[in-house]
Amino acid sequence: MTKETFFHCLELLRAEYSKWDAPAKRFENAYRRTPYTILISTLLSFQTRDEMTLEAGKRLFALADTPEAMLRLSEEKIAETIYPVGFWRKKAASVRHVSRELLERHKGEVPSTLRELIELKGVGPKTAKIVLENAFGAEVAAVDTHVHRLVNLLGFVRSRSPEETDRILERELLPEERKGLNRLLVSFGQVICRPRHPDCDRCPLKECCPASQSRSS
DNA sequence: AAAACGGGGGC
DNA sequence: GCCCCAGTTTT
Repeated sequence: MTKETFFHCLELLRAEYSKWDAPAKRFENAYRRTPYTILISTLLSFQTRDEMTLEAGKRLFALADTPEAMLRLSEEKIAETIYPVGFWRKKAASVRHVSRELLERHKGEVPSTLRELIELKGVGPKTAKIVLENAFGAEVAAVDTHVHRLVNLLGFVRSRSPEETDRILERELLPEERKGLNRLLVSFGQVICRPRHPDCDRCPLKECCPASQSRSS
C-alpha cells in the first residue's frame, strides 16, 4: 500500500473518530486528568483490560492523586486498592517507587522528555511514549501491538515486531504526518478492527481493507 | 484450557 | 538480542 492510500484510509478513520475515541476515555475518568494520573494509569494498564484499569485508577486517585499523597499510602494499601488489575503486587511497588523518584529528582513533577521518563524505574519506552502522547500532546509513534498489527494488515509496512514498526514509522513519516495517527489506530484496533472478532460491519475501511474478503464477521 | 491485555528488567 | 517475570478477565 502506498503512502497516499494509507493516508486516505486514515482520513476515512478520522471522519468518524469521535465515535470510538477509546484512549481518551481511558484517561477522562481518572479523577483529575494530570500528567501524574496519566503516568500512573499507564503503569497500571499494562497486561490489563481498560475497564479494570479505569476502575482501579478511579479508586486509587480518590485516595491519592499526587506523589506526596501516594507516598502516604502503604504499599499494601495501594495493592488492595488497585486489585484486580493484573500484576497488582508488582504494580503497587512500582507506583510507590515512581512517586518517590518524582519527588526526589523532579520536584514532584512528571518530566516531559523521553530520556527522563525512561530513567524512572518501572517506566520503559512504551509507557514513556504513551505518557508523552497523552499527557503532553507529543506526536510520537507509540507503536503498540494494535498499531503494529494494523499497519501490517493494511500493507503499509511489513515488519515482524512492534519495535521494528516503530522505527519504520519514525523514519518514513514526517512528524506532521504522524499527527494523531497513533491514537487513531489504537482506538480503531480496540473498538473496530479487534484481533479476534473484528466488527467489519461498522468498519469505515471496508473498501480499502486487503483482508475484508477473507473475513465474515 | 487458552487467549488477551498499549511491558520491564537483567543479562 | 534473549529470557524471565507475573496475574486477572474473558471466551
